[in-house]
Amino acid sequence: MRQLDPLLRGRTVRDVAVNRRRVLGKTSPTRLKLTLKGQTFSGVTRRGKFLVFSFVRATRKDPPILVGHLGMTGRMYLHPRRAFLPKHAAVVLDLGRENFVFEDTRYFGKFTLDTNALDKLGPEPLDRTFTFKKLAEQLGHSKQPIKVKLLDQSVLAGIGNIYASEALFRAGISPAAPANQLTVKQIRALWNAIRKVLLQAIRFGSTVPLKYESSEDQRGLGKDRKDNLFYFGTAPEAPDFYERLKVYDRAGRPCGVCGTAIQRILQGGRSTFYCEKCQGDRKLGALRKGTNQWLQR
DNA sequence: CACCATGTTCCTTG
DNA sequence: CCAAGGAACATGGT
Repeated sequence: MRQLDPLLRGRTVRDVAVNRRRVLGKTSPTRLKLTLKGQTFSGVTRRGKFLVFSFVRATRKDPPILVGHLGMTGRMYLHPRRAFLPKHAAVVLDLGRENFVFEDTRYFGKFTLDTNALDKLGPEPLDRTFTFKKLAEQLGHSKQPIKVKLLDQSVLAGIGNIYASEALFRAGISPAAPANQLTVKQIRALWNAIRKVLLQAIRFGSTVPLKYESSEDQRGLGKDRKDNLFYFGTAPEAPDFYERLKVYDRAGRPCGVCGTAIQRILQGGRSTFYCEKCQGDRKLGALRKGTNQWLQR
């Protein structure tokens, strides 16, 4: 959002090319073209993991809202119009000198006028109204493992598989702990950890130059241009963030706090990484039942 | 060849 | 009706 907003603000869509229908969801290619052609971007905002593109009000009619999602492999960036398009350019907006490209290798992403998905999202963890009591309320009485719960976008919007593990590590909570058995203290720690992890990630993502349209390897999905937003933050541009991910994808490597080997387990078909000492499974036995007292009055 | 991957949605089972 | 679990989507890296 922060990278795209200044790039798109004020730019006008001259034409629309849809190369992969699938990413449009319920919106037809024709309708996307007809709707977007001639529209001028007024800004980019965000809800959970969805990007929300707004347009300038030019007539009495309400301008459209365009909703984007990067899925696992999506990227959005400006690209010189004369340059080769990437292999998996799902949708391309002609903005004149440049194209706005939605590239998505696996086509799991979305680029659609259908705003339905936004309504199913839970609260924004960084919103002022998101208190730790709200978090307790959202976790409810579910006995699902807390890690699985954190990935549920209707419980809380925006946490993905990486930051679920990271937040639990920082909170010192076992990923296997049933959501309804967290103590008030643990929920407060988790609330803090979630916000800290997300704020740091946003700071990082706002700082690192993405260089998606870099001239050297513009056609090439070269490895180096990929993914410095994730993993170990070794991007030389942001030395402060070296090793900012403490557990994700670090199975077998020593925990930065206690030196114990980081574990990898599967939960709901997805990898979870954690330190069994710092987030001790042992503690699980000590947890009392129904300690989510915010729900018990 | 096997297995893994930053996400969501749909289907089945209980 | 709901919760939980798994497959599907599609491509590429190791």
